Amino acid sequence: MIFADVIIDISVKSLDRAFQYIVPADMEDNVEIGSLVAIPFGAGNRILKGYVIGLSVEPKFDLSKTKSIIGVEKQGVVAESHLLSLAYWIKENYGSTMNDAIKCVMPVKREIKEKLSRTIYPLVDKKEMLSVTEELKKKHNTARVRLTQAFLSLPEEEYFAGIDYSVAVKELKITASVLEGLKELGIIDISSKREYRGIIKAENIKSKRHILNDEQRNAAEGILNDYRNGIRKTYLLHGVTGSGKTEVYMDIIEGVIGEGGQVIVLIPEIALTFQTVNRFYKRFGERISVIHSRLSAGERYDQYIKAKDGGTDIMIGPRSALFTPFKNLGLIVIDEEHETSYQSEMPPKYHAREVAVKRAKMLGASVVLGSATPSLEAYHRAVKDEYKMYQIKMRAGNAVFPNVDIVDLRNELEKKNYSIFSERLSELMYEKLSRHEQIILFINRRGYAGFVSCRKCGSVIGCKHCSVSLKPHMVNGKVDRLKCHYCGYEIPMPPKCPECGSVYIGTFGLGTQQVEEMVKKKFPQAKVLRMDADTTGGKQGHERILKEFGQHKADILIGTQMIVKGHDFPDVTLVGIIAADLSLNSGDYRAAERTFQLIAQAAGRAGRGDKVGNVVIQTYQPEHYSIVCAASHDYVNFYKQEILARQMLQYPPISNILGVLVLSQNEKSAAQLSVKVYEIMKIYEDISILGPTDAAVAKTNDVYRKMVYGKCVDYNVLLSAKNSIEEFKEHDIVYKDCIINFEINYI
DNA sequence: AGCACGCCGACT
DNA sequence: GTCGGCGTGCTC
Repeated sequence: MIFADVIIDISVKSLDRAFQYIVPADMEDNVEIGSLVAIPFGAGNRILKGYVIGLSVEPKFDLSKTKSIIGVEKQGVVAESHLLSLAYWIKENYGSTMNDAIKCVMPVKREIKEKLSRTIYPLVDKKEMLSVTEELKKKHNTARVRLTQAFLSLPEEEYFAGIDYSVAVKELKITASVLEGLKELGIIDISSKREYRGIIKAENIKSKRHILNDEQRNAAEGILNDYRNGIRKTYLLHGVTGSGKTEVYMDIIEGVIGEGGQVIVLIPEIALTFQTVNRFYKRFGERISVIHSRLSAGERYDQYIKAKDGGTDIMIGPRSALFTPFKNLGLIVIDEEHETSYQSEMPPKYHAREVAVKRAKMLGASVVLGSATPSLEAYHRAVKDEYKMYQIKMRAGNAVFPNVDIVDLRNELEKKNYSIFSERLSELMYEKLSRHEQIILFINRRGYAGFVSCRKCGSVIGCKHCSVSLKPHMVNGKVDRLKCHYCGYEIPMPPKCPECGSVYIGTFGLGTQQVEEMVKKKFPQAKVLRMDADTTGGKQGHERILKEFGQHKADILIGTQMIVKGHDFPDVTLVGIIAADLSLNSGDYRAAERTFQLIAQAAGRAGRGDKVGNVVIQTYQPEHYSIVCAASHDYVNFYKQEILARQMLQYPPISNILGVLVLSQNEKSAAQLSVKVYEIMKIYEDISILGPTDAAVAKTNDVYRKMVYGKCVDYNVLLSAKNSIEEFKEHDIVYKDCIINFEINYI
């Protein structure tokens, strides 16, 4: 008799262990390690899903009580067994349940029946499409000609992304039978929406290899030589913005594939655009698979199957692509390694960088981390020689670094300039506009949109349900309503102060909306685009705006972080950072790091083409090292100063940190439980504790938030503390109305 | 007695 | 997470 150790699909600590089940004789061929099985569970024998993590012939439990597996998911992804070990490592290191960790490493087909909007993809390249069109013209088949011409009119980067089926039918007036005809001729393919999918004969459009410059070649060859010599390592590719890191990745990838290895390329979700992916397509063609957020669960699953069956050598995608079940993984590339999206926000709250290094070690693969502004964690490891570092200090091609002005806003105030544009910034804006060059104005903080306060009594209009100020929303240049960005609560702009009745109330600070209004007032001739959560319907809207700006349909783009990520706008010659120190005062230990990264990345947007660019950094703290270093592209100096600060305060990457967030509708019990958390932490002598205090946002949606931080060099001590706190909470009856969330951050 | 309710503990 | 067991307390 064969027994299977099964993890039940319930994410509760007390059930997070293997249960042994009998594998019925007729299923012995189908049940494997990694199989998804149906099993009866509990007194009611309700049928649950479970993952097989082990097989044996030894019963470990009273045989008379051992139940049998009911069914096996036949075409389920059977994970490589190392993925299960990886899941175990994730569970141990991030303190999640095994169930969550397994679900994370094994993407499972979910039975979601989605409405599939269909898209028509060309199966031939543009040249061939042109000859098809000519042929059809001779045959007088007008509808078919119309469709092929529609394809030809698409810009290169959209050509293979296809044409929407309903657009073809409605706007081009092409009937289904005409489409069928083209499909039979092998000119088009019609299928459910799958972006980046259509490139079938991609070798026809393969781009020429870029010739690498000395620094690029040194990095690529160094890493590849190691690889060919059987050396596996983690590399940090530290290349300034615009240094052509992607070209380096591609050379390494080509070499690794040549050696029979497979490659995972992680790209932050926000930078995973057609442009980005297309660069890889042009080089590697159909050997590439792409996973991105707009794929359905089923499509994503198909990509994994394809990878598992050897139909793909390169998988490109966000964090989750890390778990692609390649049989012969040789390399993991993490682009923009410092991006916060590599940290999972849902349990298991893993960091892709750390898990990548772990997975690579398990499989004998290498890891290449790339960034212009590395995380302190990665750079620290490189300094300690745990990672091998390659640096690229020159920009690729003809591009040169922009000229940077740091403007002290206090001087502007003295000059009685109360506008948001310093003299230098407006002077440059006029200049660039007159030359028909583009401008990016960057607001250095997400969600920052000012507030309304009373000049007489000083009170700020806040949200009823959250401890934050309400954000002004403008209509036609006037503040119309006040909204809460946490819970959505909104009120009309009051005519006078709700506290003291004074009419002298006004808006302070500024959001993208306010900046837009002011730009329109000061530069009425300029066409302005604004990009933030309000203007756009999610990611599609963002891409649309970025595309329009890229096509020079506007002169000025205003936005927050999202506009500085990975987009190349060759016509942009001026980047204005409206208030660079906004992100410095967020009170979190990464504030300086984030500020440096944002400014350096934003500044890196200027002057990417042949023209020389300008950057204007406006700030009240012109001497702050994160701003000075970002302005001079001096990462190393920034690192030196920041690591000192981290050392002094024992923050990562010097020490680990565990944040415990206590949530409750009842402020008193939240406070009491946070004291309890503090007391549990105190048992561990090596932990130094901050708090308990109110969280940065002390209340959201009428839920109170209390915070306790523990710092400790030994990560395992923090893990034990976390487990003790969880255990206490599980057996506790007093604080039933509270929820505890953990932030664990390790080096 | 009969039942509703809530707390435990068990779950292979 | 969910079920059943069991103790408590209340019914009219």
